[in-house]
Amino acid sequence: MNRQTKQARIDEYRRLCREQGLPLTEQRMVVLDVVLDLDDHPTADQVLEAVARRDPGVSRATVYRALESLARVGVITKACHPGKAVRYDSRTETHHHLVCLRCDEVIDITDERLDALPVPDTSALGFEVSDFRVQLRGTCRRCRELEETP
Amino acid sequence: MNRQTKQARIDEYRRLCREQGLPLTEQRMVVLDVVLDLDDHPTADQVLEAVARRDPGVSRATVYRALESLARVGVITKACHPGKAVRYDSRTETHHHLVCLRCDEVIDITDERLDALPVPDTSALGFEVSDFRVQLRGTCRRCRELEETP
DNA sequence: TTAAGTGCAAAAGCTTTGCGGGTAG
DNA sequence: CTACCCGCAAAGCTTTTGCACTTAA
Repeated sequence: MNRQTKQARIDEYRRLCREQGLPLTEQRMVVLDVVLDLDDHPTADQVLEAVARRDPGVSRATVYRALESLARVGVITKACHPGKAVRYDSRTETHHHLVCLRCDEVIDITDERLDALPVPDTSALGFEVSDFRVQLRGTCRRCRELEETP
Repeated sequence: MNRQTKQARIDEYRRLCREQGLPLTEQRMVVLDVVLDLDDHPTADQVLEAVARRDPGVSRATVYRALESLARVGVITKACHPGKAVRYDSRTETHHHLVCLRCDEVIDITDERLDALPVPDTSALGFEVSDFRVQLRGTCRRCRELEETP
């Protein structure tokens, strides 16, 4: 993520904390900073690894709690994926995903026509929609090549 | 799932096994049968629980392996979700999801206008699309009520 | 001051694997 | 016969939790 966008996001986080009366800790700032630099869809453990390179003092539990907290206030989001470990996403604006059902990889795509899809009314279900993603499910290049040459 | 659709799916599985030379075991048939009866998005453990009620002899490892195998041949699919345990979905036809980012629940919806969305060409990326889902992300009724009354 | 966050270590939850034996085709 | 599958038990990976201590506001 570029320097400017990143700074804007960090400022947004400061604002959200102030608004909600949440203390802004050094550790959470490191976690946020690291996640904004990772532009794929890291697991908590991958974030921990990157955090550890910058500041080995931050504990595993803190990284897990920080990610949950950052997602809760909305400065990052959780990615939807077919795998077994939670994945986080620093991109909060509308975009879409290619999802490999073999290796669980998630690849970002942008497509204006997908952005324009008609969002159904879900108010009758009591469900409040904040956002949407289109997931194109299938098989990525690597997994296809692996299957073709057994 | 109604009796007829279910039988068709079981027949489809028999056919796929025959085509691919895979042995068709009693245990996998039980797992498939059970998953087709569950119309939400069960975790492997929830499937195991249901399998155990029908046949306590089937082991945990077998359920995990069977689910993976059933998904691989395509008679069931993996659901994309924000949580930490793999979820399976007996619905293989096009449909869409409400995803609660608080409790990770996935609710099925159908919507013809979403079904008709323009699928982008991903061949340049080497990605083969087999399927798509729209995920409407947000907060479900229960979680909203919990937040409003703290 | 006080509500919230942190580190640690242990527990809990989810999934895979190695292996000896069994079975469908 | 020969892949492939099964059950078991152990290991491995991922996440949460209780508690004593610290810190932002």
